[in-house]
Amino acid sequence: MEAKPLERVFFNQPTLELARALIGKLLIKDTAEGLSAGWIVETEAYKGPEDRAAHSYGNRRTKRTEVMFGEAGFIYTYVMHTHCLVNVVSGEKEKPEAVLIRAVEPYIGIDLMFKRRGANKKEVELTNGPGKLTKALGISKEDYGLPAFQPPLFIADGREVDKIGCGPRIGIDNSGEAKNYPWRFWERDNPFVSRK
DNA sequence: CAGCCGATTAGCT
DNA sequence: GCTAATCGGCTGT
Repeated sequence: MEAKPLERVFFNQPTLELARALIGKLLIKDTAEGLSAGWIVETEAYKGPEDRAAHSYGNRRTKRTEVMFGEAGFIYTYVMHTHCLVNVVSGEKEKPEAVLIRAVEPYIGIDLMFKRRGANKKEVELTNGPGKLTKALGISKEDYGLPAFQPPLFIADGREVDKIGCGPRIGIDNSGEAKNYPWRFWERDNPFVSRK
């Protein structure tokens, strides 16, 4: 595997641009079980204080959101019910913004993904959702606060994607006006995107 | 495909 | 203690 992490400065761009720029990049996780990676095909931007859908809405600063107040390029994991979701922190220090990784396309360690997700699954079911991809790649709350520009969990340069769709985010129905903001990005016609 | 429910964690009262 | 939460799997029409 010759993929090298992106430069840290890559993360120093406005959240919406970063969310778009992450489409087509590689998300890589190295674990004791082996290496696995997938192309990022779907993201969502969460823009802190003024975004009711964000955990950091109104500058809510808690143990959980603390990492978002730090510098860009770090991992924010969040556990809900039986699942774990992964975000990349963006925005400057003291600006609690982040980009949620909603779906990836399996690339490396696909056998390992089947092992983690269940061998009877279809390939498209491995990573076509935020809770699914974390399980497939072995990402957990243990990864909270890790840098995303060095192993064991990092983002590497990927492929060119010019067909990028944009629309409202998913799963935030009780967020007032914020639910309509077109802050979700995806690779058009990619079967691993969680919803059409 | 709508609908139910699982079972974890942080945050608030 | 209580409740909501960036969800997923299974079941039954």
